[in-house]
Amino acid sequence: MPELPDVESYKRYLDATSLHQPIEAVHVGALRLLRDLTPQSLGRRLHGKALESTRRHGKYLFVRVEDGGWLVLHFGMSGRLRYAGSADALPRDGEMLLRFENGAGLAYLAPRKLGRIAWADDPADYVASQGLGADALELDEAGLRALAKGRRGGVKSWLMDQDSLAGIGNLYSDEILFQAGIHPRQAVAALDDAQFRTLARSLGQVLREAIEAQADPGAMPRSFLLPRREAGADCPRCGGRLDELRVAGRTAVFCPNCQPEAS
DNA sequence: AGGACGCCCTGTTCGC
DNA sequence: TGCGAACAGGGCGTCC
Repeated sequence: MPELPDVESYKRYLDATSLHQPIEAVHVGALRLLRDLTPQSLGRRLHGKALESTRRHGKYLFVRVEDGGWLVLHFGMSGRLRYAGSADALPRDGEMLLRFENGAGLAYLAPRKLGRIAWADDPADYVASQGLGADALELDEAGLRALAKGRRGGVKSWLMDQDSLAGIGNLYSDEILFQAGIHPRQAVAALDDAQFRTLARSLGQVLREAIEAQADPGAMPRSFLLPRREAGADCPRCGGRLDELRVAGRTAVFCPNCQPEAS
């Protein structure tokens, strides 16, 4: 679902479709998604203004509003964006709809209503107030090592901890660990030098290639786990059978042969 | 501190 | 075939 590569794709999509067009109307279809905002206050902040630029940190998208602050979007597990060139092509049941003066519009869709719509005066302040860690794409091997210092518990939980590093969720933590050949329950404290090197390289490589594929598993390399991420499927590397585990309340899919459990 | 668990929510898949 | 149960998972709160 929407993890770093997905949100980066939404960012590029918004950049390509929705900037520099004054907003004529704002409709919020799911009040529960608003944080410290009312539809009225959001409408006031957006009305007559254009979206100017975007930034991403982890799974959060920040959209700069002309003469104002930043619209903050989080996509939960089902959120996405859809631009429409004309009003009648806009979804009617969007969780948030921005209609531009030229008749086009941008819809924020989150059918499971687990996302978030907020407002920030400054993205860096917002990131800090949420306690988010460094963006996962910005981390190099040294940064990863520094974050791991003193960390107890398993490596998959760590990768998914947004307070430690921001952007990685269940699916991409599986992919990164698969590419690195590390078992999801491996203790962070027990990672050796070679594993850190491999983990850092896999992390960067997986995220970059996923962004290149626009977060579409079907467009990802054959060596990736994601296109066929299910227990019982063939491992893309060794051909053995993939297995699954429950880790931190999520389903981890891995290859017992390529990602052996440390003894 | 970190993990197990439940909850939010709804579209999809599963099992009888 | 049909219908209810289970599942999916990001984030958060609670308990241990």
